[in-house]
Amino acid sequence: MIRLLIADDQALVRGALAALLQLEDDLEVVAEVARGDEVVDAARESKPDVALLDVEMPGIDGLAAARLLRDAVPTCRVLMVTTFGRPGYLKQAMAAGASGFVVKDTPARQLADAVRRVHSGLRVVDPTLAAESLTQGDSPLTDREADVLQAARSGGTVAAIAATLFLSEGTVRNHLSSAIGKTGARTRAEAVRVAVDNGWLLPH
Amino acid sequence: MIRLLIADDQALVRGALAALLQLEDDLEVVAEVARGDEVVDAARESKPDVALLDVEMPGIDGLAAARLLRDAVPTCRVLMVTTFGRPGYLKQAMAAGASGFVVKDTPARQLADAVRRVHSGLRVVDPTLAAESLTQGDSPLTDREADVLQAARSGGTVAAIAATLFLSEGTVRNHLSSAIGKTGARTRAEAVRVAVDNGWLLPH
DNA sequence: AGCTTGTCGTGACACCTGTCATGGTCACGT
DNA sequence: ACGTGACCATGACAGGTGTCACGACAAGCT
Repeated sequence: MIRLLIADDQALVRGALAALLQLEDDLEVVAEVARGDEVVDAARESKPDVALLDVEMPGIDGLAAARLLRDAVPTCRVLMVTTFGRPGYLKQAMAAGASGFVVKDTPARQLADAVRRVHSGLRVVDPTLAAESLTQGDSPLTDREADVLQAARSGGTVAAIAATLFLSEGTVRNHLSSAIGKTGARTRAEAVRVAVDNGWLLPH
Repeated sequence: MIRLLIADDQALVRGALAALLQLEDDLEVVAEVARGDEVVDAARESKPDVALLDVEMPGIDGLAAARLLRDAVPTCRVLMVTTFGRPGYLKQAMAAGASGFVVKDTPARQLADAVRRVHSGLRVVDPTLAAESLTQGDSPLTDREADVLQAARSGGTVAAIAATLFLSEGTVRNHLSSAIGKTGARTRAEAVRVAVDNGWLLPH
C-alpha cells in the first residue's frame, strides 16, 4: 500500500485527484492540503510514501515545499504535478529534490504509474518537457537580473523597482537592459513574458 | 440520470473530475473533450443534459464554446468551471448563456449539487465572485481600448501595436493613455495587469 | 437640430526608457 | 597575483512613452 499526500490549492482538483487515485488498489490517500506551508506538517503527521505537489500554491510554492519536505521527511519522495510545463520549473524541481515531474495534461492512467515508479525509487519526467529543458539550457539571467525582472512584473516604473529593491535607478536600468538583451526581447514587458514562459522567474 | 459533458484541456483534471462525478448515483459522464472547438460536435452526438466547461482551452475558449453550444444544443445547460475567479468572466459567461459559474477552488461536494441545480433550471453562481462582480461593475474600457490593451499584452512597442491594428501610432498612444487612466495604472504594463485581473480582456 | 460619446488623427512637450561608456568593489578559480 | 565575472553606480544620449490640446467624423439620444 503506497501512502499519498496531495497538495493542490484548487479544492475541486485536489478532491478529484484523490478520488481518482483512491480507485487504485495499491494507493491510499492519507493527507490532503491546500497550501504549500501545510505540506511539511501534514507529512510529519501522516508519514506518506509519496507527495504530489502542485507548483503554484498559496503560502509557499511547491518548489520550496519540496525542499523543506526533503529535509523534514527524507523517506517521502516528491512528485511534482503542475499545470504549466515551464522547462525551468523542471530544473528547479529536480534541484529541490523532487523525484518526478509531470504536467496535468498527461493521460490519467499514467499518473498512477508515475506514483508507483517514484515510490520504487525511479525518476519520472515528462518526456517532451525533458527535451525542451535540454535544448534550452539554464536560465541566462543572473540572480539580480531575475530579481529586477520579477519586480518589473507588476508593471511599475523604474523608480518603483529601484525603491523596492533598494537600488539606484541607473542600476535597475542596467539590469533590465541586460535582461532584455539576453531574452532577445525589445521591451521590459516582453522580457518578462519570455522569462515567465521559460520558467526563469519564480512562480507567482 | 443526468448526462454530463466535461471539457477541460488538462487531461488529469478532466479524468479526475469525471471519476469524481461518476461516483454519484444520479450522474453519468457521457463525453469528455480537451478542446473548445470539440464541444459542439461532442454535444450533438452524446446529447448531454449539462456541460461543464473550462474557460481556458485551446481552439476556442469556454465562453465562445458556451455561445455556440447554446445555439446548437439548446437543451443542454452550461456550467462554467474555471480556475481563475475573474469577475469579468462571470459576466461574459452569463451573457454567453451559461447557467452557472463556479471556481475550481470550491469544495468537491458542492460540484455535484451545482450540477443538479443547473439541471433543474436554477442558476448557480459562486457567492464571493457574485459580490465582487456587483461592487466592481462592468468594464470601463471601450471596445477599441480593450483591443489596444490586448495587443499590448505581448509587450511590443507602440509601433508594433499600431501595425497589427492598422492604426496610427498617435491613436494607439491615445487609446493606451485613456485605458491607463481608467484602470488607475501608471504604465501600460500595469494597465494590462489590472484589466486581465478583472477579466476585462479575453482569456489567452 | 443640438448634444454626447466613441473613434481616429495630428502635433507638441515633458518625462521615462533602453543603451552605452566608464569605473569601482567583491568573490571566485587559476 | 591575476583574470574573470557578477554587482553597483554615475552620467549622457537617442528614442520611446504618456499626456494634452485640438480637430473631424459617425452614431445614438433628447
